[in-house]
Amino acid sequence: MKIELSYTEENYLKAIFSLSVKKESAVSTNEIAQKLETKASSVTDMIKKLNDKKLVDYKKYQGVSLTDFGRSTAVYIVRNHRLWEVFLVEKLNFSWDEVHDIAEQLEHVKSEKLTERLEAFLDHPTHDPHGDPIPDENGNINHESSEPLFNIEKGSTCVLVGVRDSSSLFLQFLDNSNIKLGSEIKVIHKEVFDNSMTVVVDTLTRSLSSQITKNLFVKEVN
Amino acid sequence: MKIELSYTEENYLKAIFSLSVKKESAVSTNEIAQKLETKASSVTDMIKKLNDKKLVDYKKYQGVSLTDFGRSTAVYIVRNHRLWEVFLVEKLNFSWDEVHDIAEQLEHVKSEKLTERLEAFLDHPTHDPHGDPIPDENGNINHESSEPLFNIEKGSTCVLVGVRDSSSLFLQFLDNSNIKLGSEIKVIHKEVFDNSMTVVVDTLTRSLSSQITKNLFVKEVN
DNA sequence: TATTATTTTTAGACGCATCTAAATAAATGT
DNA sequence: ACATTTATTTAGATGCGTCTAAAAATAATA
Ligand SMILES: [Mn+2]
Ligand SMILES: [Mn+2]
Ligand SMILES: [Mn+2]
Ligand SMILES: [Mn+2]
Repeated sequence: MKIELSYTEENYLKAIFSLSVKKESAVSTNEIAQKLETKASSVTDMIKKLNDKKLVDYKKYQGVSLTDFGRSTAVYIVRNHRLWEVFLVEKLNFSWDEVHDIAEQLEHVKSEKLTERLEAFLDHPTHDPHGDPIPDENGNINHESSEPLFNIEKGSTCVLVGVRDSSSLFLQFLDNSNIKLGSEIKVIHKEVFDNSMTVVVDTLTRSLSSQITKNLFVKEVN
Repeated sequence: MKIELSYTEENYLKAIFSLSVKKESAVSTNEIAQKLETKASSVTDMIKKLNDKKLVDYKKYQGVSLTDFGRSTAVYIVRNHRLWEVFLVEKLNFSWDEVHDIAEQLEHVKSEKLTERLEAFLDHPTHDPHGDPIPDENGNINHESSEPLFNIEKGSTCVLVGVRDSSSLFLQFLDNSNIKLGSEIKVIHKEVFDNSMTVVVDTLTRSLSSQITKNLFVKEVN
């Protein structure tokens, strides 16, 4: 099942996909507008078009959800994005805070063969540099259980397995704090007042705001 | 000197650049239209815009030529294109007839750093898989003397250094004929009737039409 | 040189993706 | 339940890149 999609259509699908992951219900016009930094009226126009192309299900005023077709198209783009991020970090020695914007461009290059060759060249990576799983050629995503550091109880120890914010500023902050994927984090205090957390990483004690702990995804260890 | 160019504007610059290489005079509207498979009226509109942006010099009815700025922009895209072609062949094991269309997409990815890192990763290649020189980071192109096999005299021996047609059909024909960059070609007969040529490549004798010999670029050896 | 043919430009339209402003529907609060 | 706020859609416009048809300029030819 092939179809010619514009760069823009692909970005809408990707946005709807990522907004759908967290929620079960339909995605709202405004959510999409915010994510894509555009206006709600533009979103309405586009989702009508995507609806005509059977990529989304849309009822006026009822929000939008991906069809199976739309979902698999979105996943294919996500696959490209994450493979290119791995390439940039592993082969071209970019740091993890530099690759997202370039991958936003590369993900739209259309060639099935390119994707498969790239994946093989990279030795079939399972995760991108930010800990996000890379969908396989059939669109299956290996969802592993992880939760925001925000949820971890005082006294527990966990391992950082993903970051849910690819902005340079956030990632550079983590670099400067010596926090990386695989780091062991022990929660030693939770401040009720502002929900900040005191943790120990690499023998160093740090205080992390809730904005940060909500974007760090961890697995508990015993 | 930076400027935001659309995909389309870049393709026009590249087309004008490649048409300018052979000729000294200005490039005509129709030539560009033919190269880009579009209409002359569309070309007129676009070259007006490029003229406004100081990328080309344009006088009504007098054709168009690149400014220094336009030329360096075009060369930068050509550099990207050829580096990506090398990547696809050398690293992802594509054959030389598969890479042009993918590189047409990749060449538009905007990141100076990506270009430089890619070049280093590829060990600073000097030529792309079709024998075309790769401009360096300053836009300098190493023009080597070569001429179409068509011009070579009977009895001379030469080496294939470039192909001036990146179509799959042509390149696959060469593959099937065991003709590749570096192949030694000895001219043993030139047919006056249809300008075809009889040559020896790899101990095998072959007849090549003028359409072929005009697209094979060689260097004579003694 | 005058006539014809070709090339190039202009005029006017269209589809895409976007916007602002206005209208309408849905959600919220008293 | 009614009024108000918020979310969503529609109406109408713009810029980009394209097209066809017609006009204008240039080139070719008789
Ligand atoms: Mn990313
Ligand atoms: Mn990522
Ligand atoms: Mn090419
Ligand atoms: Mn090439």
